[in-house]
Amino acid sequence: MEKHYSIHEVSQILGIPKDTLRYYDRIGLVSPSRGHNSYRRYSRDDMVDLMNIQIMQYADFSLEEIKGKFQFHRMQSVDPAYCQEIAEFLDAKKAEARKKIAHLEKVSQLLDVVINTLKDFNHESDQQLAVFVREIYRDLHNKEPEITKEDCDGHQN
Amino acid sequence: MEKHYSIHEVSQILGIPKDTLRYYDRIGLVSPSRGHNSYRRYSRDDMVDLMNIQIMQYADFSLEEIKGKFQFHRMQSVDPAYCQEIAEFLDAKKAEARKKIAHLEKVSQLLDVVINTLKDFNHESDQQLAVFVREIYRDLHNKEPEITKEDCDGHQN
DNA sequence: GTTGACATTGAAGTTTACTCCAATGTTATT
DNA sequence: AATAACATTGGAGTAAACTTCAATGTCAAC
Repeated sequence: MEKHYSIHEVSQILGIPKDTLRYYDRIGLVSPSRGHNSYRRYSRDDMVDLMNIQIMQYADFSLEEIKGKFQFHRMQSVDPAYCQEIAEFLDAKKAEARKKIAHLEKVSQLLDVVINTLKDFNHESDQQLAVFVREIYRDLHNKEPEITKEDCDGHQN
Repeated sequence: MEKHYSIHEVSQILGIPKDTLRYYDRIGLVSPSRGHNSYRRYSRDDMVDLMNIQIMQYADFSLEEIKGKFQFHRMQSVDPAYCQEIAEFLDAKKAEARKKIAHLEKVSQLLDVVINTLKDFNHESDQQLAVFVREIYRDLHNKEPEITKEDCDGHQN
């Protein structure tokens, strides 16, 4: 006899709002069985699915991606080709994460420089700022800004 | 005689879609003057504003934030109190960026472990994975998962 | 003066992951 | 049987930053 959980219990245990659980059911992500009434009855497997979803969301997967790529948990056998495909997908995801990190590092540094410039304005920080802004422009569309721009942060007075 | 730019030129030079420029105008972010016809004429200052917006968007500011906090570029004098306020705001932004980086670092590591587990399954990688998942759960709601869960990534067969 | 390529506007649509609502059904308790 | 506290459903609303559309106006060239 497998234990089943009500929507209320699942919500409590996993910290997922009931409306969200119903939403997941509606989009076919996790569709539990129903009781003699029409109440949802979540199996242990459903719980595991939901936990996997939480982890994958933490790892920045969209629900679409989760739905598409990760239905293999109820597979009978492990297909090596499919595993390969998944591995590649995860690799791409990781590269994406790395790119975002690099971006955020630059943002963090930029903010630092701006904060310094704001705290006490001097040539050094201003110079640094200009360098940074130029670099960001390169990131933005692989070309330098066209019009003169001795000022990109509000200190023109 | 200041040079003015048409919406087409601005779009070309800064790489911002024309519709987006119209949108910015509508929400009062950058509202250029108009010609004898009703065509938009972007001044050099408008261009600088737009470039600042690009930089701020790169730095993860919402348009709302940009609109609210960064209207000081046409200020006459520099108010030190206001500067202070901005500096604090930027500090918060930076802290946010740092938090996101920490998160993404964990994601990157998690993906690494999953990829390894997928490539060749062994006890070591599985163990590692379990540890990771537990850590993520702690992040997620400061408590461990309640039901047994020897499997959080799809290798249960 | 007509064609084509621009410009204008208000309004509606897109995306993602929920979140809320109202009407109604079910269960447990009094 | 009435009431409270659950559950169900379809459908609509939310957020942000655009994007698309349709109807119309303007301008340069032929």
